[in-house]
Amino acid sequence: MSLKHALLGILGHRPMSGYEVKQFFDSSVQHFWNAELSQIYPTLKGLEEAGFVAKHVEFQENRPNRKVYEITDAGRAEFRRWVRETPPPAGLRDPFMVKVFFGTQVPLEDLLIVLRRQMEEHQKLLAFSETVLRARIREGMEHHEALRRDGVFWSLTLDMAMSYRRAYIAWCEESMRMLEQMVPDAAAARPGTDADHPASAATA
Amino acid sequence: MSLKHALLGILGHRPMSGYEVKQFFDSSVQHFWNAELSQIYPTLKGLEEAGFVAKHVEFQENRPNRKVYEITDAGRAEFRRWVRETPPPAGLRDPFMVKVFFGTQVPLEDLLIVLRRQMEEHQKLLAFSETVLRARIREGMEHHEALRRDGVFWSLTLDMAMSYRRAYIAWCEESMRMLEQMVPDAAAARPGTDADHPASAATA
DNA sequence: GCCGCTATATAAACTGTTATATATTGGTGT
DNA sequence: ACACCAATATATAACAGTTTATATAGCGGC
Repeated sequence: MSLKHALLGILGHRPMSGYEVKQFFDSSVQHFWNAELSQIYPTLKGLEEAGFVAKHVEFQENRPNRKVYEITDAGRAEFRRWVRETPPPAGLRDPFMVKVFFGTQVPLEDLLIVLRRQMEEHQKLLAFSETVLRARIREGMEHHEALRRDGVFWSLTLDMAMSYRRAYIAWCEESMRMLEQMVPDAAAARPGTDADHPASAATA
Repeated sequence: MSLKHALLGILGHRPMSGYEVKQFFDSSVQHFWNAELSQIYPTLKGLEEAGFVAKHVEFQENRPNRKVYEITDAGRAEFRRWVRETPPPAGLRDPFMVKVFFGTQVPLEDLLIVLRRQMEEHQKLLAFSETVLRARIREGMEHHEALRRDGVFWSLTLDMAMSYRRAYIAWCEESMRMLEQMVPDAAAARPGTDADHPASAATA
């Protein structure tokens, strides 16, 4: 489980409660990893039992106490050990590829439609990375001296996410071109490609 | 779960036992999906209960009977329905990115070493795709008339897997260049690249 | 005779997602 | 003023999905 190690990485930054950890996830790592609170809480507990983090409880009236977790020296050591590990790289594991792989079993038109939608989704996510996420990192670096060094690494991971999206989009385009040659009358699946008949903008 | 649908896709090809399904997985879809036998058997059972596949038992002496599963019309319909679905595209979910993201917390040299190893692993997998997998598809298309159409789609998925690997490799190279500027004395991490290093562009 | 392969599975453990529960603060609507 | 909902903050339960380990049983090779 790398969630353990992702949490050690986050807590290496500063001590946090489970809730804060989740927010950190959502605002920063979300483009290549994510976790739900229901997974974060027990994992923090496990990390504490293993001695990698220390809990200190902040008493609060009228609401549950804040349990703030802080990384220990053992935790830092474990994180560094894990970074040096070399497991086989993560594969793709993409259900969409399953659809394409068995493409002979569905009408070509259907495949062209889902290919186009898939491409559009990736384009949206790419645009989000290019604007919102990029800006978030730049602002963080400009305003907080302490983040200047971190920002370099954050940008690198964002670069990878964007490369992945661009490769995916290019592949969708190429695949659509390829498949359109197999079905000459595929106009329904490419609205806008041939600007003359808007009647068939089958977006339903 | 897309395993269900991957199995429907496979059985759409021809009837198979669980064991054969696993072999199909290993020899064809493995570059973007995989499943263990312990997952395949109960999933086939579930598919049968749902009426998407039909089981017929081949009796065998001295060993467990072969249970051959065949897709039904309902199964084919379900597969086509699933293909038309448009779920949000799969994200990266790559533990290696976690290592880079928290790069400030480990020595730069360590990061350069794992980056290089990661790149090499991807290069190996890319080479495997370029040679073995590509050839396997080409041969299948040449020898079996029935696979000519399938081969087109199989090639497309292989193209995507290769694009992904190439993007990853390029990103590793770029990242290493970037990080080497931050640590002038990183010769240990790039065996063979040295030979010429003028005064250092030390950024410390 | 042990090892690995074919062929079938089950059990246990681990990882991850969705739904639900509690209790307070603060804002929007009416 | 009061009703309602979202957000903050903490979790647990139930379910879904995946991996690893184990069990059985014959057959073929070293």
